[in-house]
Amino acid sequence: MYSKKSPKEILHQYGLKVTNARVKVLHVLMQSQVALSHGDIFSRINGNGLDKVTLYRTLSSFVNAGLAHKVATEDRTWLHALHMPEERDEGVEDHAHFVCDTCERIYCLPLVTEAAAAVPIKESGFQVKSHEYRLHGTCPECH
Amino acid sequence: MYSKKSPKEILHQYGLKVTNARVKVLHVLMQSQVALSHGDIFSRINGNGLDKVTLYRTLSSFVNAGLAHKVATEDRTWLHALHMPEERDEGVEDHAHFVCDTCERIYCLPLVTEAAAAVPIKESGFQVKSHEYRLHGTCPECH
DNA sequence: AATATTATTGCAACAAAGTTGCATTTTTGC
DNA sequence: GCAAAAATGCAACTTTGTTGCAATAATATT
Repeated sequence: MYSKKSPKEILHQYGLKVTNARVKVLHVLMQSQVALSHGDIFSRINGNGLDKVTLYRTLSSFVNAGLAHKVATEDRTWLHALHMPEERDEGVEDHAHFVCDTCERIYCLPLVTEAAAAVPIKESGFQVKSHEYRLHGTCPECH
Repeated sequence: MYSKKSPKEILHQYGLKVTNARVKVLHVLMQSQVALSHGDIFSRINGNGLDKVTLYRTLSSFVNAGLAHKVATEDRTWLHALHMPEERDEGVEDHAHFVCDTCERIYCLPLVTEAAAAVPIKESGFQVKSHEYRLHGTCPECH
C-alpha cells in the first residue's frame, strides 16, 4: 500500500533527518493497517532498545511533518497512523476513523470529501477547516 | 433550550438518584452551550465543596445513564455535554462536534442523519453503530 | 573524508488526568 | 422513620505523557 518508497526516502521527502528511531517507527507504521498506540509501537520495536521518550518525540515529529496523524481514543491515549498515500500526495485534511467496539482497533478509512462537505452547519458562523469522521461499530475481523 | 424540566426531574427520568452533586453538575451542564471539562465544571461548582472524585463519578453516571456524552480532546481530556433534547427523546446516536482551533471550545451540533449515513464505507465488512463527526475551524465567537 | 553545526537521543525526575479502596454519609422504597 | 443500597470524600495510586540537560548522531560544508 505504501508502494515502492523506503522509510528513508519518505523521511527525506518530509524533511526529517534519517535516524534509527525514525526508520524503525516508520517501518512499523507502514506495516500496520490500523492506528497504533505508543505501547503497540514500543513493544514491536524493543528489543532494539528505544527510549519511550524518543518514541513520543518521534511520533510527534511525524505529526508535525505531516507524515502521520493521531487519533484520541476512548481511554485517553493517542493512536498514530500514517496518512493515506492519496492524502500524502494531495494534502487532504479529512479523516474517517472506524473504531471497532469489539477489538478496539481503529482503522483509518479514506473519506470522500463531498460527504464531509455535506454536513450541515446550519448554525452559520462556523468556519470549518478540517474534518474527522468517527464511526463506531464492528470491524470485519470481529464478525 | 433544555426547556421546562428541572434537574431533579431529569435525574428521575434517567433513573439516577437525586443527590446534591448531581443536581449541581447537571445544572452547570444545562447552562452551557459547549462541552465542559472536569476542570470547567469543578471550578464552577466549588465553593460548594465537591470532591474531584465525586465529580468524575457523577459525570460517569451521566454518561452511563445516557443523559450526557463525552468527547476526547486534543490534550487527552474529556469534555462532557448533555445530549441534545431531540436526542434525549429519540435515542439518536449521531454526534457532530465542532472544535474551535482558536478558543478551543467544543460545540455539540445537531447532525442530520442522512449526511452521516452517506459516508462511504466502501470497504465492506464494517458494521456502523454510531457516528461522531468532528469538525475543526473557527467558531462564531472567534471571527 | 574530517569537521562544525544542529538536531536527536537517553535518562531521570516530574506533571496531569483519572482511578481504586474503603469507611462514612445520603437516598429511597417500604 | 428504617433498612438496604448507592453515593460521597479522602488518601494513595496508576497511567500517560512531558521537561531539562548532557551525551550522541546526522548532515552540509569544506
